[in-house]
Amino acid sequence: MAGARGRPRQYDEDLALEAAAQVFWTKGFSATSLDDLSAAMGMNRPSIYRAFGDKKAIYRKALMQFCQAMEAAFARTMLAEDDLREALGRFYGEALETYTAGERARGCMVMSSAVAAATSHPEIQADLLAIIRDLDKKMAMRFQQAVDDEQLSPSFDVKGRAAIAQSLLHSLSLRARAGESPRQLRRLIRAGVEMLVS
Amino acid sequence: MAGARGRPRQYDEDLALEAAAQVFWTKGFSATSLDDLSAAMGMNRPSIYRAFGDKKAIYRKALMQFCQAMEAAFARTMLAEDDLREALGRFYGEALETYTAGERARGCMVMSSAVAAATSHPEIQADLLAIIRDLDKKMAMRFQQAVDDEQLSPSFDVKGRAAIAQSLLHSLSLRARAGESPRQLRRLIRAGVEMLVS
DNA sequence: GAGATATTATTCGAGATGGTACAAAAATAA
DNA sequence: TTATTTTTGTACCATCTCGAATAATATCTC
Repeated sequence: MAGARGRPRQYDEDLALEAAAQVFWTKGFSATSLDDLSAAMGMNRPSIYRAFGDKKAIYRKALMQFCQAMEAAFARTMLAEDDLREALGRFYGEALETYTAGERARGCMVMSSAVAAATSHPEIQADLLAIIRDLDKKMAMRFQQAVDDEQLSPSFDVKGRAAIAQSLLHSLSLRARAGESPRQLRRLIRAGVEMLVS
Repeated sequence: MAGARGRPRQYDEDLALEAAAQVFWTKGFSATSLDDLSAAMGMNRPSIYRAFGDKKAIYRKALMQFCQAMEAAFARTMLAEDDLREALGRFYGEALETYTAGERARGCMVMSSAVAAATSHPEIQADLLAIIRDLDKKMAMRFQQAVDDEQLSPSFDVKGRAAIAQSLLHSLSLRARAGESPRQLRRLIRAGVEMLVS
């Protein structure tokens, strides 16, 4: 049982994609060569091609994997905490850690790599839009919950503020990649959270 | 008199840079080839190289030219209008027009192209950070003026809100490039302005 | 064991890439 | 004219690009 008829694969699909994501994240889509990927993934080009398809397909799979991690972080922070202010603080705090981790801060993989590629690659643009809309929706649901919990006034503009909450994330990524210090970024988070919940 | 000793140049420096900016803006830094630039600028590669330097130098000059246009727009909207709410509305309105102009919306040249290139090219990262800081400063000065004019409460967090005002711009660019409709973007602007000035 | 199947590794090729050497061209200055 | 200066255009190079064709290898089923 448990098929696996032929020669067993030497790579782990998730690990390989994770390695690919790291490269795309750092260098961007078009600046990443198949040789870069080959080195990072520990697979030679034909194996990669067979396993994941061409460069664009690899990228999109890596992007989706990254988004799943983002969703997990959202659940871990925004959904696990009742107080909205506290929830937002933890959410942005985790984002900040991810965005500034490593030698050079790289921001968010989506905003740092997918945005540039969007005009030339319609599929990536579509992915990008879907990701944005998804977070908008999640944020709005969480804000609505806070309204229902009477943490926010009933006149609170749930959708508008959800979009603005995401704006803060966009800016955080951008500024992190531009080289702003965590200290400055934390200040932005404080001001943003304060404004969002009041 | 009026020197110009040798063979007269057939290109206009500003026009050529403008054309280069268009390509970088659409395709991103690394996806733009010298042949792309050559075609758009109406100059052959050696001429470009002699006139502006290598690809990175061309890009940075085009970026600076774009930023001058942004500064002009800031002056034309934020500084020319007394009422802050009205000023912000006009500023974001102009940004929206720029970001969604043309067949495909391309967002802002800075956020769409410089961000991806920042990690691999320290000079571009430095340019990016300088651009962000400059707008932060300009925004803060304008907000301070509104406080001085008693349009805003003296307890208004000028710097924090200035940074958030720029966040809105970042998000506008991102979302435009992702393909959100002008209608949705205008809604974001309305909610953002409302939040910023209250 | 033999055959089927799935993965890996080697190698190749057609074309694009960034950058440059060098000669031709077009103007001015003497 | 002749010399000088600046820009242009042709041709070129070494390198890298993505993708594919092919061969080798390792496991499972029969």
